[in-house]
Amino acid sequence: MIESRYQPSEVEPRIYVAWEDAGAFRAERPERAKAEPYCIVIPPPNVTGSLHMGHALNNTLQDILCRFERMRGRDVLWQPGMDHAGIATQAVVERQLMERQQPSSREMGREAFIKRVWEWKAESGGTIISQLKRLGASCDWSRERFTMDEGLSRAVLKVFVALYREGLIYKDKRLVNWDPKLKTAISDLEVQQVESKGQLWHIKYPIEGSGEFIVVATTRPETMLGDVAVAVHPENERLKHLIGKNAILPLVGRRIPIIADDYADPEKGSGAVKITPAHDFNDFEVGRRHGLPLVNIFDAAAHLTLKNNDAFLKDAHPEANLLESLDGKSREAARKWIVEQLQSQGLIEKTEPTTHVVPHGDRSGAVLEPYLTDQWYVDAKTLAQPAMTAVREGKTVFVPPQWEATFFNWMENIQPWCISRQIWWGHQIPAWYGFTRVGTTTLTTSDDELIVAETENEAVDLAEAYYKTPVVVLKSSSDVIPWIEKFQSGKPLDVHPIIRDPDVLDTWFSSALGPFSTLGWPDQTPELKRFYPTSTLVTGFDIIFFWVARMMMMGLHFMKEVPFHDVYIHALVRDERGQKMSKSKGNVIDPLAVIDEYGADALRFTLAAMAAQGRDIKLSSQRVEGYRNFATKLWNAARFTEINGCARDSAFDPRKVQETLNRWIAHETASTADQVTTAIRAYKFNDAAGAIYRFVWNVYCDWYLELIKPVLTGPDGAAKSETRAAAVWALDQILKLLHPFMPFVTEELWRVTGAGRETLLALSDWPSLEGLGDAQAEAEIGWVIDLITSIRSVRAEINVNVALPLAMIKVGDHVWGRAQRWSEFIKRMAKISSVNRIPIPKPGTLQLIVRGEIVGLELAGLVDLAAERARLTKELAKCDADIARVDAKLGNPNFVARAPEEVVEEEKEKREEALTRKAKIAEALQRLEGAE
RNA sequence: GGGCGGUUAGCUCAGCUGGUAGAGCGUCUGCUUUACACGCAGAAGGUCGGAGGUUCGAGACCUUCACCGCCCACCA
Repeated sequence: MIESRYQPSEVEPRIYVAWEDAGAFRAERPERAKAEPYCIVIPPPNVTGSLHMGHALNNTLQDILCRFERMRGRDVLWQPGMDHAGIATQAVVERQLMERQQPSSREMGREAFIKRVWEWKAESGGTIISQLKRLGASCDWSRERFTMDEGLSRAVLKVFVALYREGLIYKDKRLVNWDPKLKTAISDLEVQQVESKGQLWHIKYPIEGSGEFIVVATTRPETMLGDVAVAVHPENERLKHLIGKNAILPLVGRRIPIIADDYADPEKGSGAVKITPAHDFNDFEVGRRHGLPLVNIFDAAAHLTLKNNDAFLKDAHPEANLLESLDGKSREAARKWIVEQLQSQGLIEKTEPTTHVVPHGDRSGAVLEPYLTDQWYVDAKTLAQPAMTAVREGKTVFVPPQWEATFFNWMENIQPWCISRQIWWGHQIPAWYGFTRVGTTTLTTSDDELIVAETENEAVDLAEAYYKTPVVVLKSSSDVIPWIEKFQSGKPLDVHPIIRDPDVLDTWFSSALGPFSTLGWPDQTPELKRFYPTSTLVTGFDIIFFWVARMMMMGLHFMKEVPFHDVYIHALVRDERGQKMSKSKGNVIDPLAVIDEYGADALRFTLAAMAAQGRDIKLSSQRVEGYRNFATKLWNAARFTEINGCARDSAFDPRKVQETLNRWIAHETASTADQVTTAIRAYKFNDAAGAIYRFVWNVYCDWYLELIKPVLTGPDGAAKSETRAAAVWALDQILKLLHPFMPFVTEELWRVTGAGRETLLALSDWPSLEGLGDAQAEAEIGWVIDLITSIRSVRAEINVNVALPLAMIKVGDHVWGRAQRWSEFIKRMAKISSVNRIPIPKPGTLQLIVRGEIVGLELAGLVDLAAERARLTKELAKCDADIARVDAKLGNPNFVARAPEEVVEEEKEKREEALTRKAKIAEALQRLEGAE
């Protein structure tokens, strides 16, 4: 016996185990060897992560597609994976060390630290997997991959070396976005522009040999220590006379030229702009154009470094206390000190508040510095070309299509991708350096001694061939020290040291390979052959640049084919203020709490029902509650069939049903199956969810189950047994159609109602119900429904509850036949005592029009004649309005001439209907007058 | 500054290639109708942000304005 309430918390874990035990999610099941493959590679969640609402939406949609295609008989591989998330994970572990007052990463050293991260991964890396399982994700977990596992790491190294050898990866010294908190370079995409309030200081720089000043404006006075010029626009009438002169940099005493450059916008700031090439991207370009020196004043933590700074000290005559006061200080402290000094010297012309955007690191939140370092870059521009071509040619399609524009916009302006990170957790760059000479404190390298190889052994071989001596691989930078002396001695070395680049790759570098690396590449595995290119990528628009574009580039370069045919871009689930949810903001809504309260099915259905293309989702718990109720409704419908002895009949054929009600439900079921199938195939998850919802609740439960009650409680016979079988058949179709959206409750019902089932619902066949359309049954039952609805409506309006006789007034044989056939049903559902055919209604009959026929509710003394006349008059007026509207259209010669014929016909039919209806109402009204 | 999206019932949102506005929740009225009160039956509620235009006809198309949001660029 089925319980009256569905209990998700009891059922869901059990059902998931049943799926796993049956291997239901395994790809390449033997019986599907000849089936068409379908593959989705999961956007790999961070290994440190836990499920947030974005994951819930993303994976619900993927799961709907996978379950749908699996039921349609395809060989489905939903390839799961996890991302090592370099910076994020390293930060988590470092914070943990700090909280536990254990040795810091620096103190324990690289090797020990990485070991520690692996331990953390082993400990908590499974969290997100178990959470995805709670959501119902039907991934093939037997194939789970991790970006740092052996195979994927091999893919990373191979790709790096190949691109390097093709000249598509290179090392370059230029300004990068530097995170002084994490002390690493980051890519342009990891920069968050944050609008913030600041000050704009106008500073007077004395002009050499005159009492004049040139005024520059800056929001960052501390960078003046690195100024090497002042730029003025060549056509700046007010200032161009100063071009060619020199200014003396206050506090520093450096003599800097006043140069002409278009970059100096006369409208901005003071019209003259200080040039600090080592600390500003624009100034860097100006500096290069004018051959200016680079004066870097910061260390990796963005603390001022002045004392041993050759570039700074050259040509400088710093004021007495400057070095002592500033060396080692933070940017903020330096700013304060410098402003005070300038103020006391009267060199600040004015200060004004300003709003400007300041770049922040998206991970650390720190204010970034443009910083001059050696980094590795990918030539993204070259790789982008085939990716753009593939999208233009429709080999990869964005859904909804407007995201194509976003994709192109970025790809057309793509910049070199900085892939090196100065952290430890990640794929260490497979590059080794040999040494040529001695710098101040370390050995230094030159470009021709850079060795890139997939393995250390290969690197050693290459180095030995180059040096023609044996080679020793140093393990850490401190190992360099003993070699300094050997180099200084000037004697030829009989053994050469090499050392591996300490940097690791951007996490997205390994993610970019996902579609082929998770399938086994570089090995030519059967999976790779079968499932690449994958079918669909499902992801949020926030990672189109980070991930989608880069997968396109890498996939096309290494596999010569697009990584996926369709890219479905879904909305972001936002918080109540419309803010993007993110861990760092701490505004995440926990989907697991929602699952605990309402069940995974309710959450999934809510997300699917709200996943209209091109719009963000703001989740409301009321909505989830509504869909939890929906699951209960379905549950009780199944319970109803069970109670009424509706058993599965394997011989049941929906094409051969006799009873009109059963023909009708077959018709409706087929129509729903068609709608759901079409909608899912078009990625219109909300339409699909809406179609099945309406069918279950408003058709199957509200009408079909109610209408068959008289049959089920009636005498045994062919009609009853057919109806029992049909009710269960329709329920089975519902379970199937709903399964991709609500896998748990449907699978459980499938089990509970399923004596003699051969497979799990997850592996059953998707309904294929062509040819079940039945216009005649539809018309007949439609009439019954209309009649019952009309009676109920008017009954509620006049607030009469007792059973009443129903009079079919002056109806034709056809309608009378229907009335007789359905009288039992009408009596039951509309609370009617008897159904009679009469020519003239008795006095006190309330008359209503149903599909052009007058039916009467015999109220005897209960009817209020005045109220009834008012009601009919109102209906008549409404009818007149309808006729007037249609007449206006049909009376317009333009309409008749220009509108399509079928539209005109439709209007004419409407007119006919309205006229008939009007006549009937008039008739009823007239009769009423007579009665009075 | 460049681009994109939004503005529809009290709330959250649907509305496909133009043909007299829909759902869920909420509200109101009435229901122990033997599957379900996480329910049943009914009802109220919208000049579809403003203004122009195209069209026989516009919530849907065009122009423009207003407000909200997002992405990209920009430390003068």
